[in-house]
Amino acid sequence: MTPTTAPGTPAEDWLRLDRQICFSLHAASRAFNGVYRVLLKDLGLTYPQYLVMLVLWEHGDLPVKKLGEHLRLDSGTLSPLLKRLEAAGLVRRERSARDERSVEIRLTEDGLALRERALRVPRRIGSATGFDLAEISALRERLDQLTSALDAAALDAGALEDEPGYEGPAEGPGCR
Amino acid sequence: MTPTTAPGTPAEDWLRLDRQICFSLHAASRAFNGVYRVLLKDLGLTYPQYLVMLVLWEHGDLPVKKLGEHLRLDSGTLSPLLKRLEAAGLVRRERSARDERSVEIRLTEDGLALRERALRVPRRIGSATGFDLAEISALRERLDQLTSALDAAALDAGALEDEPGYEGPAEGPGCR
DNA sequence: CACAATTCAGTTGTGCACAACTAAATGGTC
DNA sequence: GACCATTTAGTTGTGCACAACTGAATTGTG
Repeated sequence: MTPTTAPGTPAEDWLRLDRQICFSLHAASRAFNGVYRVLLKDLGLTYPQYLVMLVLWEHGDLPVKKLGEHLRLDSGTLSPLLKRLEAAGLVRRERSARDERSVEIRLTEDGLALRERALRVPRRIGSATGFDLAEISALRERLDQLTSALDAAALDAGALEDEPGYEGPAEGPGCR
Repeated sequence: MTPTTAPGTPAEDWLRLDRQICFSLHAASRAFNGVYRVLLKDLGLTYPQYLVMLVLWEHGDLPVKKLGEHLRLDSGTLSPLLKRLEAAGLVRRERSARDERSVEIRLTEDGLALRERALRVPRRIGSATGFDLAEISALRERLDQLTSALDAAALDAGALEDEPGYEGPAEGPGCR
């Protein structure tokens, strides 16, 4: 099923290949999300809310800004999400006294206590993937590498223009 | 930075590991999305709309049902998306004469013509990843494998309960 | 034929991602 | 102290994902 590559792959076939790749990533992301959704229903958390709680459990109270840096999310996503976490009684949002622009996110007792119940989640996730730790780590590194490359390319708009030197991935002998 | 695993990793550390893994996948998915967003702005398509067009270009006209099977998306997602593609003049939605329940999605001339402009996208994506084809293929297979495992686990609710035999990924010698 | 179950698309409601914007607070410079 | 650029959250609007539901068309069964 792996699309083997003839050196002279026509441009049309790249569309099919592209389909394979982006489908895979898109589908994997949603499948992962789906499993977390099932596991987190117990805890009353969505997947992104769980990500926020993981950061807070690990780093303690943080301003929205720092939270966003850890998660690569902006206030447009975090503000309403944090309000929902507050409504659920898991965090408090308090204006910083020193800097009134900043809002400190603090775990409540309930929020801290939830951590105990969350401890069971990672093992179940690991089980659901069917991967062992080495495989998961390898995949993670791969994904981080991909993310870095993509982020760099997105920032540098020129990198997304046609590169004369780039013949498509591995299209000819001696490529890369 | 790879979290090496001592056999007796405490449950707390799994949360950190879990954080690593799900962040990576989440972030990679969004980074990918972001690059496509930049590239597709020219074509006037969002990333999911591009996925729909890829399927139509490859398979020709399809009913919504078939489209959803290819993309693993349901009508709740596809119906509004297809209306937007229709508003953009790229597809037509026509009730099937043979089965009035079914809606056939047909490419318009504009929709078909857009394919020519889309041919440049995959190469730019490949370039942006910095991966060669072999690496991309390997990653794709990995992700498909992951998706299958996760889908299976999500369907079989029992698979997400605690498994006595599952000690966490690769936690001991002779594990899996 | 009648009727129940199924199939299919669409709608509604919730939540997330992100771009673009607003508004308040802060810090630096004159 | 007055002014301006920057920082920080929040808001608004668009689009996607998905669960739950509706309603029409079809199919199977008696």
